[in-house]
Amino acid sequence: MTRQRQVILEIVKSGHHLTADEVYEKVRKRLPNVSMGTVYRNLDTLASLGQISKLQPDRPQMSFDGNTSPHYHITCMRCNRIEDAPFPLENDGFGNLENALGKLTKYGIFGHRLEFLGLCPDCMSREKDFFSWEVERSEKEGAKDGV
Amino acid sequence: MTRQRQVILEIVKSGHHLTADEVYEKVRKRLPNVSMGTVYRNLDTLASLGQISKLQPDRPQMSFDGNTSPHYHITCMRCNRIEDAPFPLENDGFGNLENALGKLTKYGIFGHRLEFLGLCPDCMSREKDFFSWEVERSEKEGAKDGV
DNA sequence: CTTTATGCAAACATTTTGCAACTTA
DNA sequence: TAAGTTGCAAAATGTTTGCATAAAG
Repeated sequence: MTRQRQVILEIVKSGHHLTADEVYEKVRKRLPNVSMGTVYRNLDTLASLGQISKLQPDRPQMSFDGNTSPHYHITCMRCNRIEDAPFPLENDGFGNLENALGKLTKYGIFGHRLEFLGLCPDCMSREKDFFSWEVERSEKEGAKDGV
Repeated sequence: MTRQRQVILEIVKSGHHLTADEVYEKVRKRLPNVSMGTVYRNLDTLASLGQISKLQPDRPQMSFDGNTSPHYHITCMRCNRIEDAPFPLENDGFGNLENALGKLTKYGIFGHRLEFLGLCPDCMSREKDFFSWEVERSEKEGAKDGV
């Protein structure tokens, strides 16, 4: 456990849902010489140790969450902000689904990921155009994307 | 609607869950001169027309699904294969969750994405090491990653 | 004939890697 | 000292863009 790894861990734990380069910027304020390589290597290491989790939002850019306990996310389709959903897991319901799935598909099931898609309050008020376009579209066709 | 866009659409519609470069390879068999740029541009266009959907699996690589009706996916954590979950949406349950979320967070909610994580039958039998490690880990800590 | 899309190549952004020097236990 | 980690720079990967040409409506 080097100083670098320690600082990276603290930063991910304190600020939720940071991208790799947000972590990098924050680390650099405390350790001005860290390299991007070190940040990536440690984010991977910490994730595989189970000390942080890797999230995959809509863009091809990973985010990291200091909160490793199971919970759901809500992602803003506009600004890609990620927040925790303010309710707990429905344990039994999904447990049953996972069991059923395992039997139906012969997959070994290890978990699930539930993500809500929407617009954050800022984007809702700021971007009327997008909002009304989306409302129209989703009324016409139902919310289908990426499900 | 150009020939290229037509072929790309057909290919995405027929083979489910293809990555951009899988689409590219398949298109090239029919139209040997298409460029990657054209493929990406058309995948984006078709997605925003609602004719295909963009998925975001675990890696920083997009996949595209010809099936735009709402359904869930199961992703292999090892080989990244994506398949449809063999059961339909639980409409009411999630509708209620979405409404509740909207009220609790002031987000505008447009949908959700539910993805199951596991190992496909091939990877289960082929990669015993990973499998036993995962079983151990998930028994100790619960399945937490990426939720 | 106007608009839109194409192919190509270069640019971009993100993530990964090789390697010699340096830390840590 | 042995094992693991760092910083740096280069490479790999995935995606986007500018532009002149070509095709579509």
